[in-house]
Amino acid sequence: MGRITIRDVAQAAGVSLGSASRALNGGKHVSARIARDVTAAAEQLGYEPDFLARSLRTRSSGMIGCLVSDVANPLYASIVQAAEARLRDAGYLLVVANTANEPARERAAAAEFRGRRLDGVLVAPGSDANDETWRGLVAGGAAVVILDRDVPDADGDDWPAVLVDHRGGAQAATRYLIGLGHRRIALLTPGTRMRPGRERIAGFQAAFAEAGLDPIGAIVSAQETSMDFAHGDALALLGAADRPTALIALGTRILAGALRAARDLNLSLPRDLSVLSVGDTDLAAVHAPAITALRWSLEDVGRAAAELLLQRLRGGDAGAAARALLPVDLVLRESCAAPAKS
Amino acid sequence: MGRITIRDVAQAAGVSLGSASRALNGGKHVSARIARDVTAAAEQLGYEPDFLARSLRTRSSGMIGCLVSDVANPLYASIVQAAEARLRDAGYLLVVANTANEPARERAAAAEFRGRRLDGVLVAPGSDANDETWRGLVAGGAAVVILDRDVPDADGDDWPAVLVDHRGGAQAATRYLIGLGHRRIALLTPGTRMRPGRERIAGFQAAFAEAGLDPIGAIVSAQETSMDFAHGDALALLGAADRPTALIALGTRILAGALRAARDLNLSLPRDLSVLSVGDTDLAAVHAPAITALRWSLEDVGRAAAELLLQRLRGGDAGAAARALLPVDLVLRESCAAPAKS
DNA sequence: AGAAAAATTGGAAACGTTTCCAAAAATGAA
DNA sequence: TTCATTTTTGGAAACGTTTCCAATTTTTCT
Repeated sequence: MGRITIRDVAQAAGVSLGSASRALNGGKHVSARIARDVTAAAEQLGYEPDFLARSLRTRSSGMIGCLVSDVANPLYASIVQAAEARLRDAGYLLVVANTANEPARERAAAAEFRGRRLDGVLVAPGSDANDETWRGLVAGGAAVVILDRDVPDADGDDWPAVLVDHRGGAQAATRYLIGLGHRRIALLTPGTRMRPGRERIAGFQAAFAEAGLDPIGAIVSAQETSMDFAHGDALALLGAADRPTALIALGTRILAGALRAARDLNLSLPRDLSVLSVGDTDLAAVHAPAITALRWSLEDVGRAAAELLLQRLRGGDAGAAARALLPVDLVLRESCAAPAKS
Repeated sequence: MGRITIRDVAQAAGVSLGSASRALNGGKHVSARIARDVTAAAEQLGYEPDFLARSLRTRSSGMIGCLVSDVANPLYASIVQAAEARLRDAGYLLVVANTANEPARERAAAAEFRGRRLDGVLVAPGSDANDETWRGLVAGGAAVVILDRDVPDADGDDWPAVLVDHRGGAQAATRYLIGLGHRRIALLTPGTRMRPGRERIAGFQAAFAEAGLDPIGAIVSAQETSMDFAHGDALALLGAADRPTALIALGTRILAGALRAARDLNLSLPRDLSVLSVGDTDLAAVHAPAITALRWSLEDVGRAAAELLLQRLRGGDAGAAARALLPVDLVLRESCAAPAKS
């Protein structure tokens, strides 16, 4: 004997197929007696509904996709974790796909998601240029929420998105360093074109501008990816005669490279060099001295994204594009101080 | 007009529904002419098959589940990442679910997976005791591969599993420290009951035994989770008169606590204390001095698990349980040295 | 060339649900 | 009590595929 279907349940309860379905779905239009009999029969037979059949009929798979460059990146891992928790509570399954920031893989994944009729997609695009892909996803009936990117909107409609206030954070961090007396500050960041990097640079420069300082002191050292930052780059930067007195480094990898370079050059923190981490990683918290850092809640990003998506799924496609802007905090620790008098 | 179905394609190509399906599935029993016409029509109409309908008919969803305590744990994140890559190549989608190591959530997720007809599941059980859950998954027709756990086998059949040689690794690490002259070595590890922890303790003690040393020197400090290790524990351990001269610490969190404690007590590494990390984290690599560590490839775990699963999916359920045992390497760095003469 | 075998084809059933529709039953009003 | 209205019910259609079966065509062999 095969699997228990709703047909078996209906038969056992002595009612029609349709009634059994209605009873099980808790819907209206069912008498108390039938509801009781059917649930009892289902219980007794150990009936488990088949989601695939249901999905086919209802044209909704009950699944949400998550499209990021790399789930192993702690940044995205935490977002995925939080989003999964929220979506699971709402009865959705989360499927993940890595894009390695390649538009071709983004397109392929989007096509697959469409074919599988995913109800919604959380996506952190790897480039600004790929927006027809997401548009296609929406055309296929999926709700799309963008994770911390600015996706251009062709027809004037904003994409629902969860954004982090990197600009405000970077500005606050830079302001803090300027307040300590630093005049030559370097910002080491990957990705100058896309949102997080671009916003950070903007905030960094805005802090210089608001202090009325010479922008010459605002040294932006940018690379495509954090992989591209070599240990040697940091050495060169810190070894120069007019080296910066403070450093803002993004992420574990760049921060680690910078710290190693400082060590190689016998620069003691925070006396000879102030260091500030963008992103509060294990390394920043545990390093001696502990690194002052910009922190924002990845869990909040995941949660907010899930919430936005659910809201969109429930409310139909009506309603204007909702966006959330999450705050960035400056966590003061031991790695920043006034620069040595020269 | 709605979505393009295979019916439309058949009509456009002037063939029957069945022939169109056969042509598109590249199967036999199709003439060259029809194959050509149908693919052309499909191309021209932009036909995209509906996976849900196909799944319903073929009784296979083309999806693999991944059941771990927490995707945000870098350990699992990397595994998920690698597994996803391999499975995606094979045409499968990966869905993730976090269990927080709670049996109830494991059961719930397994039930959902069964209802959704997932073809296979990668699972890192949170306890040994929950094996009927996985048995139920298999009964539901899913292939199951265990990630680095020993799941008891009731009826003598081994579970397919990808295992990491934690015992060998711990033994090699301990042997190395003993070789340097250490006689009092502490192992700080969470989870004494389950596989990784249990195996590590076994390897640790085996190294003492093979050296013919008094097991008194083998100090096992275990807690339920790495959260439970307080900074104070490490302080107490290292502050005692007969403190260990070497420390093996598992994971970023415990390692960080131990390092902080060492710093608080003004113990300089490696002169006053040798430290060895189980797991090669960012922190271990970047710390000054760099921490000698046990390393194994998480990517290999993910890849091997995916491979095992695919093999099982393709080959039907025939074939004995396959298991992979992955090696652990000792990465020598600067944090270990001979103990100071006392 | 004719028969037997093999390959191809169209039509229909099946997968397990939900939902529509019309018929039946129950309820309410007159 | 009778008719109008609402609620419940059973039967069937639909979702979009794949696959079975029988009928037809093509190929192969004698």
